[in-house]
Amino acid sequence: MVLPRAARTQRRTRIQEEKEELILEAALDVFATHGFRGSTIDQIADVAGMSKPNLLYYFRTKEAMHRALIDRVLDSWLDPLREFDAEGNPVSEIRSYIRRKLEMARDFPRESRLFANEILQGAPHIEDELKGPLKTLVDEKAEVIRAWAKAGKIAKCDPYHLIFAIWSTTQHYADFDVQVRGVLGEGRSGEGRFEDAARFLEQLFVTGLSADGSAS
Amino acid sequence: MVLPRAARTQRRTRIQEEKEELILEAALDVFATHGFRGSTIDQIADVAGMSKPNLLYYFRTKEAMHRALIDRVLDSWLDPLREFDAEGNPVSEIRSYIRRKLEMARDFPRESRLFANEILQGAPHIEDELKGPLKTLVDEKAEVIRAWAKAGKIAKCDPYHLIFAIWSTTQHYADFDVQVRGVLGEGRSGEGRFEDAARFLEQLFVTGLSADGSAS
DNA sequence: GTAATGTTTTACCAACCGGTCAAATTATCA
DNA sequence: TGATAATTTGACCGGTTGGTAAAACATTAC
Repeated sequence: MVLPRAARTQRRTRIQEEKEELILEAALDVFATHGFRGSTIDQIADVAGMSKPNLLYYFRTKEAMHRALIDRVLDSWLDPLREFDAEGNPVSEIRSYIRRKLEMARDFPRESRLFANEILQGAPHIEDELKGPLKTLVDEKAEVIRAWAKAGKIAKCDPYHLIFAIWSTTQHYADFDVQVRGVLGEGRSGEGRFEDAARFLEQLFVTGLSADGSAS
Repeated sequence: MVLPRAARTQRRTRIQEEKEELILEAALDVFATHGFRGSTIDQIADVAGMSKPNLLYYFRTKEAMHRALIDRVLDSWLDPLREFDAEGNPVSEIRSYIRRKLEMARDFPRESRLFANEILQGAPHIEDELKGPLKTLVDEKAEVIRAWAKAGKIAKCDPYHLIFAIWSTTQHYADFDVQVRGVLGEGRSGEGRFEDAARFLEQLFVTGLSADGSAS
C-alpha cells in the first residue's frame, strides 16, 4: 500500500531512517543559507540527491521538513546553557559557557544560522518554543546568575542581558561568518580566528564581570 | 514616450522622488523580514500600495530595488563607527559608540535586519562592500584602538574582536528582537529594555576593558 | 516463490513568480 | 488648449514552486 510516511505508527524501516537522515542533512544546508521562504523543495531534493516526489514521500510538506529539523536541533542547541551549573565557580562557569557556545558556533554553524534565519524573520515557526521551554530555561539560569551577583561573587548586572551578550557575541562567528572573514581578510585563518575570539571574549566577560564592577 | 526610469539622465520629477521613496520604504519592510530570495515583488508592490508593473517602472528588477536599498542604507549604517574619534577619551569613545549603535538598533531595526539577512545568507550582494569600504574603515579604527591599548589607556585586546563584540551585542536587540521579547516576556517593555541593555553593555565593556586587564 | 508492503519514478497540476507589452490615463508646459 | 512626455494599468508569458496521482519497482515476510 502507499502509506505516506506521516501515517506511520511507530515502526520505521532501515531505509526510512537513512533517508530521513539524508533529507534533514540536506535541508539543514539549504534552510540555513536561505531561510524558510527562500528555500525550495527542489533545491533540498537536489542536495539530498533524490527526486522531489521521493523526498515528499518522507516529509509531506516543506513545513514538515522544517519543523522536524527545528525539533531535532533546538534541543542540542540549548545543551550548553543547561550545563550551566549553579554549584560551580561562577567565573569558570561563565568562562566555559562562553567556550562551549563558541565551539558550537565553530562546529555547527549551519544550526546557528538556521535559528538566526528563523528568528530574524520573526520566528513564525518557533514562537511557542521561545516563550515556553527557552524562556523557562533562561529564567532558571538567570536566577542562578542573580544569586551569584547578590552574593558578591560576580559584579551586579542584569542576568538576562548577560546571557544575550554571550549568545550574540559567540553566535556572531557563525551567523556573520562572511562579514568576519571579509573584515579580517584571509590572514587569520579558521582555527586561529576562533582562538583569538575565545581569548578576547573570556577576557571581556571575566574582567567585565569581576566582583568589584559597579552599576545597578 | 515610454522611457523606463533607468534611462533617466539626471532630472527626476517630483513623482519619481515620491514614488521611489515609497517603494524603498516598502522594500525595506519586506526585504528586512524575508531576505532577498524570500521576498516577492508582488509583496512589495502590495505594501507600497501600487501595482507590480508600476513598481517595475521605477525599478526594473527586484535586484535593482535591493541594490538601491543597500546603497542608501549602508552609508548611514556605518556612521557611528566613522564618528569614533582617535583624539577623544578612549573609554568615553567606546561608551558612546555602544550607545549610538544601540540607538540605531532601537530606531532602525529594519535596516539592521536587512544587513543581517544579507550577511547571514552569504552576503551575495554586498561582498565587495564588505571587503572594500567596510574593511578599510574597520582597519583604520582598529588601529586607533590598538594604539590606545599600547599606550595603556585601555586593556590590551584584539581590536577587531572588540568591534565584532560591540556590533553583535547591540545589533542583537534589533535582529533577534522576537527572541529577546519572548525571553524577557512583555514585562520589560520597549523603552526600559533598551535602557537596561545600555546599562549592562556599558558596564561590560567599560569594566572589561579597564586598563589593568591582562591577556594578549 | 509470492503476496503484501515499502519505495521510487514519471507525468502532471494549479498557483505563483519575475518580468514584458501596449494601451490607457494623467501631468506638464508652451 | 493641445501636444508631449510621464505614469499607471490590465492582460499576458514562460519558468518555477509546492504538491499530487498512479503506476513501476524494490523489499520483506511467510
